[in-house]
Amino acid sequence: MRLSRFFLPVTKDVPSDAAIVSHQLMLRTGMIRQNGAGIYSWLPLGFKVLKKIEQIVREEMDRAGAIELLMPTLQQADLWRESGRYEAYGAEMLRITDRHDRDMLYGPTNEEMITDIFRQYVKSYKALPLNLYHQQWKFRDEVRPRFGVMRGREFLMKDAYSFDVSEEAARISYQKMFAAYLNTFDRLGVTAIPMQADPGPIGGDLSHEFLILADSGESAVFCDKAVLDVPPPGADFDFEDEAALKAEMEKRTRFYAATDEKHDEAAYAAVPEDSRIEARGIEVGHIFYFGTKYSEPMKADVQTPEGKLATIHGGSYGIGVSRLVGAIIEASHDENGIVWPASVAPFDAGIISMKPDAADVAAVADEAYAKLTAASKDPLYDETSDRAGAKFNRMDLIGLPWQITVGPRGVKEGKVELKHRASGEKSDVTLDEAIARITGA
RNA sequence: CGGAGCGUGGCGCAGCCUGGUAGCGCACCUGGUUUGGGACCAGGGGGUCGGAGGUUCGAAUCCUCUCGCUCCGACCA
Repeated sequence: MRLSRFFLPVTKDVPSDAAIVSHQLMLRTGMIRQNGAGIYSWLPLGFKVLKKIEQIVREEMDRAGAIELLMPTLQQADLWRESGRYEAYGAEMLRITDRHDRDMLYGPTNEEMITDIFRQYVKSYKALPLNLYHQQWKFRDEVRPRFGVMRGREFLMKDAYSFDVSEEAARISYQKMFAAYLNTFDRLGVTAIPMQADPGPIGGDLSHEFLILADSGESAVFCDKAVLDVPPPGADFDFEDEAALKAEMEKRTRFYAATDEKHDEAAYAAVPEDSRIEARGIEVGHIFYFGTKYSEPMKADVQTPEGKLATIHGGSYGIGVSRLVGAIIEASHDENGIVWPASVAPFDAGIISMKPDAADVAAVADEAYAKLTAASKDPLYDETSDRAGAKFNRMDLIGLPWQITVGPRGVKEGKVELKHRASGEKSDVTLDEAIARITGA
């Protein structure tokens, strides 16, 4: 993309009502535009990041055996009356009436709707286990939205729902999601720590929140730092290996990790003193097993091999996709701006043409753009007539992993300057070397 | 929902107390000089001051109502 043709409204001034750094940076880089309390437009730069996160989440869910579909944002109230949550949910649920005076709602989550779809079609244990997910906008009418996309009212969430014939089988579905989440967050370039969460009405140990450590986090967290060093399951992890699934959970849950709500001073005291971490965290995922909470009232059951009816055991698994955009920035920025993990960066590299109206400089910069594009990379080509400082600062601000600077000085020697944003390391190399570094060739 | 505050060009703000027909910085447009870490000079475009009502000869400024937004707390994926 040529910067002069892109829509990138960066600003120097920080909007006064942005309290945390990710919100400030998202506004300054023109990623989002606020349209109302907790409601945002995703401008091109922000939308690119959102789509990248969405795609990684999709790939990891698919790898774990979940199947994608798409449910609507608007739902019928009757469905929620069946589960009893229409009354129970409270003011956070945005209730709408259509022209026929029918009660509707903007979905805050989709357990009822997915259960309705499931019971409509699935009648046999043979179809299980089944895990269906979608990535769809949700609306929760928060009392006080804040921190930009970190606590918006409208937000993009990946929510998956598992269906199993028994609690034992549901446990395996749960473990698959647990492992898939670790891989997902790893690929997103962040470390998310699983923490025992409030188990809800069913009880047991099958509820975990995944938190990214960041100073602006809304939850206080206490953990054994050893949990941070456990590697993710990895790309070649076998999701059908039940022993491995169980092991992935146990590898982490044997270390202490809890939010303030579940914090146990006595258990924490047993953690070696130099291994204790007291920090703040941002919740980016939440998984839980809820048994027959929805299948019972909504009569979602299947026939067993014995020909009997069994009420299915369910679980649901959320990832805050839009929240992650802010959370990743909270976890990865410096005084000059955002430092995107390569996997979610809006562009793979920036090309700065120091003198776009000098033919020799333009030729090399054009070549850099063509070669990166040919190598299936997505570069942002700054061929504007802005001054050098403005270009450098802007490129640092938006935080692309690599910068290639093409100027008259280097061009004479057949060199360009390659800068790695995260380390700040700069080197004068030939264009082909720079391309090779960026493409990892 | 309790407490506090704010709405004035795209963004950041001043003006309001002590009414007299809107100003600064950034951004934007034009010309010139510049050009390796947010240049300078000159000229220029754009706002009727969140909305409605009222007081007044006259309202961004005073009064009433209303809408919106933010912060602290409580709550919460």
